[in-house]
Amino acid sequence: MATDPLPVSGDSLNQRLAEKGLRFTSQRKHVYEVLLGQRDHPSAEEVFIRAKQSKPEISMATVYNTLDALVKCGVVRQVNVDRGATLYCSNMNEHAHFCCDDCGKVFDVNLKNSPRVPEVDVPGDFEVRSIDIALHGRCTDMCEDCGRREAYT
Amino acid sequence: MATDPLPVSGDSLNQRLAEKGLRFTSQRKHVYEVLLGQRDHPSAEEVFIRAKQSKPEISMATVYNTLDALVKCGVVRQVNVDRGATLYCSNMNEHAHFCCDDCGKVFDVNLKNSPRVPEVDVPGDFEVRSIDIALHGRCTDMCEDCGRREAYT
DNA sequence: TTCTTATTTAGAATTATTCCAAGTATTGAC
DNA sequence: GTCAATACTTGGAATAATTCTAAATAAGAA
Repeated sequence: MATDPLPVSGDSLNQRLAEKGLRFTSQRKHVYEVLLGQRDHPSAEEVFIRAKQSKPEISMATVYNTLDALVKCGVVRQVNVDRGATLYCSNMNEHAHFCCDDCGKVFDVNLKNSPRVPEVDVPGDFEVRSIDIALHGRCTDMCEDCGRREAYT
Repeated sequence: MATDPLPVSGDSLNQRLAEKGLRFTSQRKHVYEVLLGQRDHPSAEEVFIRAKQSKPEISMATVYNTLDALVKCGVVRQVNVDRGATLYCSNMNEHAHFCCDDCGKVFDVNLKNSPRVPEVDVPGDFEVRSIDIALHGRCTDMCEDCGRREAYT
């Protein structure tokens, strides 16, 4: 799936954080840049590993804190597809996630025409803030890892 | 949301398990009945607690194994809404989940008219087996727990 | 009944996430 | 710019969630 033009992380991130009363720190900027630099679906652990490459002193606790901050100010999404670690996605365009039950990989997929987002029947005083759509299945030939894991029967 | 008429767990569960080459055991029957008996969204831990009430010798490992088996044979769904424990849902009708970010509760919500399930643009050789739709927001007045937790800002 | 093999069990091990207390850095006020 | 207030960062400990292990048991086929 095509990703949006990369936002520059400096000013806009600063603003987004400020709107939520969160501070702009070098760690937050760095983690955000790490996420923009490789637009897949890393876990907090994976983000930590990547972030350490150019900022070795960063701590795991900060990665969690930062990911929370980035999610809170709306520049990153959390992706929960199974019992494993939560994943993070820096593509903020409207899209769904396809999770391959064979190889575990997560792919962004576009939603077709209207209504892109399903309409739901919620009680009147429920306030909906976001919708997450996750597909499960298999990615078969697309991915060279497929077939290595126990088949989902 | 209205739940479907309760399936009787004996024969049909036996069949469903057999179709997947899984055995019908007293533990699996019991856990399934526990899930049907209180149709909310318990975690594995909560299922364990409930199951122990009338079957004290059951173990946590069995609860996990059993939940996996029930998911695999299609009588229970996994629900992943946040970083916490995975939840389980015994309502197999087409529906979405609403997760209140204030109180943490999960509610079943119906999808409106057609197409109920969003159409997605997946590569040709992706095989889609299931779709999970999760809404986040707040349930406000509906729920007496709301407001007790830190507000989501 | 007997055999094969999946399942169960308790507990250890691992993985994921949160908490903590002390030091540091950012922000707003002056 | 300086200062104070307080949010953030850090490493490590603590907790929570899930998986693994090896021995005992039970389901299902023959």
